[in-house]
Amino acid sequence: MSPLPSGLLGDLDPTSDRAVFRQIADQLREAIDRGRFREGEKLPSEAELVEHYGVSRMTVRNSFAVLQGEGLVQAEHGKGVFVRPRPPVRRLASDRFARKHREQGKSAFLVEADAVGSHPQVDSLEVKEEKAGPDISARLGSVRRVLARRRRYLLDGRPVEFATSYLPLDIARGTPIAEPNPGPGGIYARLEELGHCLDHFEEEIRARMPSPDEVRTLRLASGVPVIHLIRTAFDTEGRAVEVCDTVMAADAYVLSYQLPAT
Amino acid sequence: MSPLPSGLLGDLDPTSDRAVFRQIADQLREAIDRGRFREGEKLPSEAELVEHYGVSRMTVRNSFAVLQGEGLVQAEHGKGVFVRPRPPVRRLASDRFARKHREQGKSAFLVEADAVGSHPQVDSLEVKEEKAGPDISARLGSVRRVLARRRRYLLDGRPVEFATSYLPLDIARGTPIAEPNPGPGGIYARLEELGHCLDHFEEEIRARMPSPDEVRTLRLASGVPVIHLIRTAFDTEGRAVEVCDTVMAADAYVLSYQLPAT
DNA sequence: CTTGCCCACTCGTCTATACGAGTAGGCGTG
DNA sequence: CACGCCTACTCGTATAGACGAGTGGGCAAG
Repeated sequence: MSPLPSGLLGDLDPTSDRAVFRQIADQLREAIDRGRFREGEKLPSEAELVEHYGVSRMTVRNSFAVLQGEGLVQAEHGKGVFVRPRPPVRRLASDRFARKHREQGKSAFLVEADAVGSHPQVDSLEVKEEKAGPDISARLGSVRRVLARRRRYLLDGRPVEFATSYLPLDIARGTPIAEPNPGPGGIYARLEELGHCLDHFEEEIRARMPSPDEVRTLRLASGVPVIHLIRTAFDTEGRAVEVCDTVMAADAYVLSYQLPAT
Repeated sequence: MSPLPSGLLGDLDPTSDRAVFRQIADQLREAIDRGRFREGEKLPSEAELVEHYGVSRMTVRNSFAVLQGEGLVQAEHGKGVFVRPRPPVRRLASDRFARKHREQGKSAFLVEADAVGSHPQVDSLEVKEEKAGPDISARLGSVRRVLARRRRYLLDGRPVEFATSYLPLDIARGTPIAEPNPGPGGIYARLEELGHCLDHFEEEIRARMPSPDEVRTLRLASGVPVIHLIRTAFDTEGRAVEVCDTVMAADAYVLSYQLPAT
């Protein structure tokens, strides 16, 4: 095993009270920030760093764990540890549900993906009636059972978003909304056709670390949080006609909103 | 050391191909989810789990590391590992910059905190002229130098948000905006007094893991992401008059927006 | 009673070792 | 040439042991 190029990484400061694995993590982080290791590039292997710093393997692994927790690097079994590439981001504009887009007939997700030249995909569609949880029930105005539409969105094969729409049964049952494919313009177009004229949406946004389930569904690397968005659609009578619960891979999204100053 | 109450945690499945430390993490996670360990409560110590499962200490520590990465628990040196308490959240409504609030004269942050009975605090205020970075410069329309206002917000002593406002020098220099305390209603009120009638705001939202710097400034527990919000204020002439770059502890916030359906 | 020390218990850091398992490339066999 | 095996290198998992450092309670000295 050839030694590391000198100058690439510094030495440890034995007098420092900063833990050795933190010092190593600091040096690697700085090297990444300075571009000495580029996106997708392989970092020195554990064995090389053990050699370079004269520490034990667990110490090196601890420093990698720090960087993984920060979402900076990701390990690939059998290959090495790589600088995590910044994936292309999806920008969600606040007018994405404007009627003008709906009237064009294509789903917002597909239109947008085509626009940036990505290959969009929707899978694991499930449409069924079920009991509403307390939160959903409260948002929809104390309904007991709801129609739930679950689907996962992928961009160029990568899962980026997992969403569930909940609708009161008295609105959705027996309509195209209860079909796997609700038709052009999506369920908002159908709602308007059914006489529920949409007035406005409310969106609640949180960010947190994913559950193990979400890690699996969205194939998330460690150190990647999720954005949890809960949207409620209101008709012109002030009734909540839909709640959409969305979990997004945070590294794939930038949300954008316009607020009036008045 | 007394053994763990039986039934609290299960046994390992040696035939499973799931790693032992993951099995332990799974059991602890489930116990937390089921409420067997409540918020703020202490989990069994490493030594107790070593005893209970008959594994080495590193294995137990690995399982704790998993849960810490998920933001579920946090370790306190010398005391134990505790279920992370969910801190009270600040809700940011999309009308928080509406003129009607501004005209009441108090800063949005202070009003809101008082309303929920928290003790608000603003510290580490820095106001200075500096060179604009490329991103800020682009958002403000190619200005070279800007006035930067940095401050940190605390709720009941806990830092929750760190924000920097950038304003073009031709707008801010020599005005109350360049003072540490810009006066009632904040800088948006001053901007309007100076003839820059505000028209709308644009907000961009991202979520990611914090840098070590942000961990220090916001005193973040491990496994807590940050929400990164960049707001641009536009006047009625369409000019960007301010950019505000905000980093928030994600576990302290819910953002809320209203979107028109038209 | 108060002070200060000590000790037991907690997690934090580090070493050394072992084996398992995924990857990729070389090399020999067919 | 094509296939499959072998091997070297990678990270993943687990053990065992050592010492450091923060916390809090008990206990003894003052």
